[in-house]
Amino acid sequence: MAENKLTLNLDIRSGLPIYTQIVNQIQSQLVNGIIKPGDQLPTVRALAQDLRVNFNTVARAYRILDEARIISTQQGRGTYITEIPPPEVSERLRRESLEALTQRFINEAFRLRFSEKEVSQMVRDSLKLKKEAAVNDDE
Amino acid sequence: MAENKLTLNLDIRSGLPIYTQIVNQIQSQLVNGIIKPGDQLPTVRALAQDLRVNFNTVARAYRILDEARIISTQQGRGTYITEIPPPEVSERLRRESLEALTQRFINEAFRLRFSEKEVSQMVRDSLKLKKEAAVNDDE
DNA sequence: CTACAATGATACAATTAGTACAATAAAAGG
DNA sequence: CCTTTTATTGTACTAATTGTATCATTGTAG
Repeated sequence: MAENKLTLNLDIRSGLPIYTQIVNQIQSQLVNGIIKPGDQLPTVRALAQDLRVNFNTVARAYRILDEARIISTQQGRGTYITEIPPPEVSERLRRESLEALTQRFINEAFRLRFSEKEVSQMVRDSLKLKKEAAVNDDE
Repeated sequence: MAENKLTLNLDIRSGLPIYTQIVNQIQSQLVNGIIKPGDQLPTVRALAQDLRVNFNTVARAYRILDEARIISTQQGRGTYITEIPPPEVSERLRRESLEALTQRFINEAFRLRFSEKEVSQMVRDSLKLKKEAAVNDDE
């Protein structure tokens, strides 16, 4: 199987900082399906060497993508694509993806022998906490 | 009697180190009775091969569980679950493990921009379905 | 000239992998 | 039986890989 090497094209004349170009191009390759959730991105050093830039520049791009929850960077392990933040997908697809996520969660909870009551109560509590935290963040 | 093979699910994108995921999942399965005191865990090498990780990673997880007195590792013999932890400790661990599972689920759902309402509704629906399915299984 | 943003250099920390070893159990030989 | 050998299992130490943090340098707008 051919390893899909990430190919980015930097443009000096664009006037955009390198790290911004990296962010943009990874994002667009993601929405175009060239790279997919679960894929591992090149290491900061590998991509830096490929692009002939300092690896801190790549790290900066990765950090931005990480903060946007688009990728997950893990010290000592690497960086991975998470999932496409649902753009304007159909309502049906949206629902199906939530359904799949929820069923995975519930199956796991039941496998661990938690009761229906425990699960629903914990979901209520956690949502409540989450909402309160969100309110505090807005202040 | 089918040998109760330990089943762990690693998630690359969770951001948690592999050894931590192993620790958490063994702990969950213990407090929920899927594995019991006295049970022998897979050898570090067997579990490592199963999970496709280096055996030192499993060994690290086992060492953490050993230090927490949850398991007993014995060079040349194997690894065994120790005695039942006191009920109140067990109950606390049980709750914590459900809480962690639920928060991972909710964080992921929110990251995908689902609303609190959508999440709680879907959990209700899925639990309802699950219950009905369980009733049918009992017949 | 000054200030600030971008990039580079260097040192660091976390995770996982590689290798050799020690303890125990099981098998083999007598 | 008892001893020796071999296999199995966890341990210790080290190395390699990866991202992070901090500060220095550069270049450019104001």
